Amino acid sequence: MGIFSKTCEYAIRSVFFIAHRTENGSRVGIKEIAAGISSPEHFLAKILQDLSKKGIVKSVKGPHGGFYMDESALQRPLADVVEAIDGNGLFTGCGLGLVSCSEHDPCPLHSEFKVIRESIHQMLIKTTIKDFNGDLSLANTSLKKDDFLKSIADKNY
Amino acid sequence: MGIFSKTCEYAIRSVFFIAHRTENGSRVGIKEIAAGISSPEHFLAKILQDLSKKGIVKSVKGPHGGFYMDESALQRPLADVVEAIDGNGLFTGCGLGLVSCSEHDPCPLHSEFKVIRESIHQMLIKTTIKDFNGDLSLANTSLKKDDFLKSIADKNY
DNA sequence: AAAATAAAAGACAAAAAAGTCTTTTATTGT
DNA sequence: ACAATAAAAGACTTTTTTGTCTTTTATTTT
Repeated sequence: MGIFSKTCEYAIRSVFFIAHRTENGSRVGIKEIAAGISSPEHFLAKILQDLSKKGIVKSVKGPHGGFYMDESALQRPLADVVEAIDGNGLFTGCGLGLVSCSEHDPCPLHSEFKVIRESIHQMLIKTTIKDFNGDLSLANTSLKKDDFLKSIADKNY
Repeated sequence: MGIFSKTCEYAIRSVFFIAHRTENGSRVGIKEIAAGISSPEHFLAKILQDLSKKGIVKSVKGPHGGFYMDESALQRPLADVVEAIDGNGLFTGCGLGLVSCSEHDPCPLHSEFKVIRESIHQMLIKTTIKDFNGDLSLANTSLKKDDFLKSIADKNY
């Protein structure tokens, strides 16, 4: 298991994809997004419905409809996406899952985790979705799950 | 969801508990451990079987049996416990779950995550299980899930 | 208005994680 | 040798996460 849930990974990847793909004011359909980020189409649809309800992505139905992001959404921090899907347990919870853990009654790892939780939170707060559009345009970053030949070559190098 | 799986949280808490409780060479039974860290007894038993197979805890059956830790186990880093249960996905995987993500073909968050993954790994490597015995003796740290009165008082302060 | 399109919504299914209960095996004390 | 004890092992259930499939609703084009 990684840091985020699978659902959250799809959410982040799809948001990057939509942001990049609709910079010019166009829209992109669920099929293209799912293919572009290697995610199951209908599962992703659910995720985008959530993100849509929370205003992180916009959508329009019907012909030439699809998903897009407006300027204000582009400027939102990545933390908003993570919080919309995984909640804030990653930033606020105790590393050992203790409800009673607090500054006054700390678990053994309390201070160690505080540093890490805060660095994760800060990173996600200070990076906006828009920040990555440049990277993606340069095409030296990828959002697809695996391009085996490429991947194998990279790992061996 | 926190950083670790629930299973891993129980594992860490139980290891701290056993280490502290058997400093003097005695043994501690599963019932007492489960009560001490607020975990389901039989579920914890499975976890301890795993940890036992990997040499992180020792056990003896029969009367006056139970779990304990020897000196070499006490000196092992916390990373060993985490890796035994959750694997190394937390330290090595891509933050966005991309198989193809690598130094050469990085995902958008690659460098940001590298910093975080490494800080988590370093923290878990440099802290040994033994390190926390002192804290626990001082009784200003807790391994129990919730002591409601205490917890409520703490949060409001 | 009708047909076509595409997201929204809802009902399931499969897999993984978390938790429970029972039986077996090893050890110890009598 | 026998009874008692406690971990090991196995079978099972529940819950959560992840994934699939179908129907409905809204929008656009003709």
